[in-house]
Amino acid sequence: MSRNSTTGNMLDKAALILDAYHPSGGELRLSELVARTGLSKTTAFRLAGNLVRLGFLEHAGEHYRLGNHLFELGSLVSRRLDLRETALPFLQDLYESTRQTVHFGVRDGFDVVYVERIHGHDSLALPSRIGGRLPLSCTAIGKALLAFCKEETCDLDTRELPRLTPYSITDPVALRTALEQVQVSGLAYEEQEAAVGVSCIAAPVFAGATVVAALSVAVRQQQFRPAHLAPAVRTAALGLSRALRNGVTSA
Amino acid sequence: MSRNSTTGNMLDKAALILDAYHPSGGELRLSELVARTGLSKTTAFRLAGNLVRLGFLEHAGEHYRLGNHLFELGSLVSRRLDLRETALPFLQDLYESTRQTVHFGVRDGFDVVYVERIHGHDSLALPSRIGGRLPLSCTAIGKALLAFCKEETCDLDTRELPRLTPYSITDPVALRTALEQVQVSGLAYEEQEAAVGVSCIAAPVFAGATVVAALSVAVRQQQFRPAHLAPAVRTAALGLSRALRNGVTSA
DNA sequence: TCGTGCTGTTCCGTGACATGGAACGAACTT
DNA sequence: AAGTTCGTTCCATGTCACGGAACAGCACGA
Repeated sequence: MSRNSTTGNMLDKAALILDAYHPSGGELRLSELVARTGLSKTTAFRLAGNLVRLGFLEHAGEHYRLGNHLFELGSLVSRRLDLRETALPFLQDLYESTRQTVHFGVRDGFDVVYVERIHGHDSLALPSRIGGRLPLSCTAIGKALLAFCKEETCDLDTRELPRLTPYSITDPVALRTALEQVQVSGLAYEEQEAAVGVSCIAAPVFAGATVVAALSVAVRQQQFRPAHLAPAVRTAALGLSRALRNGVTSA
Repeated sequence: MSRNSTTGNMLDKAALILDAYHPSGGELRLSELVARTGLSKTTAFRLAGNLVRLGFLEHAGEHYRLGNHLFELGSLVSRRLDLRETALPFLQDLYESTRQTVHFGVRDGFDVVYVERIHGHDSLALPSRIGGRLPLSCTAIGKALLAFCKEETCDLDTRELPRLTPYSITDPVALRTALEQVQVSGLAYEEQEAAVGVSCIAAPVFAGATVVAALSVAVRQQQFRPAHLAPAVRTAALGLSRALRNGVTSA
């Protein structure tokens, strides 16, 4: 018996293998899978074989990589699908009027998950990535989502606020007052709180009365002119919110 | 014993559940899952519970939907990740210069899988979708991929060519000659072969000497002016190919 | 107020099958 | 040649996934 606390069933082990890829993509050898998952060599081998057969993994020579099927399934996640489709034109508008990196994300737990991210040739060195997640408190999008979440699912005071840069807000009261300013202005700001040298301005996106997402523009700190960006961000968010209200919002 | 030919193991059944969502996303009730998968009610219930616990499924009231975790994993599929990131700026350029729907796809088997698709407010009614797949023979991107696949993994003659519209090419020899024209011109065309009223022009993207993807522009049939679009498509593809050659191609 | 049909859920005995240790072959370093 | 470390195969053991049956909640209509 490997002293793994809860050994779990076959599915759990398969998920362990898939989650071994979290760090930064790439490819993994069988032995690396064994090391990261704690599974026995035999089990990892058999499970990986099964995952390959199902298309969740691909077996390239000595290496395993995440498979096509995952990409296809991931693209079907319903809320994301509809949201992205209707949001894209507005994000394009925003990009064209600012020519800066544009983000679009939704909330999941106490993170923002990025659904879309468009940029030109001069992409910033950002920790954000489509499908990636960052703490709500460290991003403009996160603040926009937090400030307008009606239900009090925001027990911020009980949580330890993470720190990504020296500028990250870690004091709950400081965050509270920042959120109040977001509520009155309808815009959320973030200055080097997620990555040094990068600042953001974000606006919430509503479907009816509830926030479902937020969009933002990220620029280099030295070029950060909120007054220049604010109108474009606001109009994009409003336009998208209107489209969502009129559109066929199934759920 | 359910007369299911190969009963399969637990993983297969989990994959059955996930694949039940293929058609057009949305949400499914437990009974619908049972109907689509052929699993017993008990098994489906237990597996769905496991999948929910792992984040592959979400349980919203009476319904199950594909979960966040799938989206995140799908975004990690390595080749897609790098490819999309470097391709995006060039796709943006292409969109801005044409203001038409831009597609970006890779090959998988005898389908093209769409990695990116950007458009403005006037989106066409297209069967393409990010993460979705269409037959190679019915799309401009597919022809571009086929024409330059060096290895003879293209046993076109043995395959039945699918038909999406009355204009789809179903004759292997007709396809052959079309592909030869693609090889000499470096551009692939498609007129209403995937969707009535829509035509495309595509160009292959190379990493070194092998095609890795293709990009295209889709326009309404009545506006289809290949000569207008060709230069933009070609330059985008060449620029991206150059970026891929220079870029940090890990694998 | 009962039926009747549909749901989603729990329980449990049984046996198929996932499991991990051991052994094997290959490739590579010492 | 002896030592790695890798991927792969084999097999006896016992766990755990299985599905039938029974239960529970709900919406019907009689």
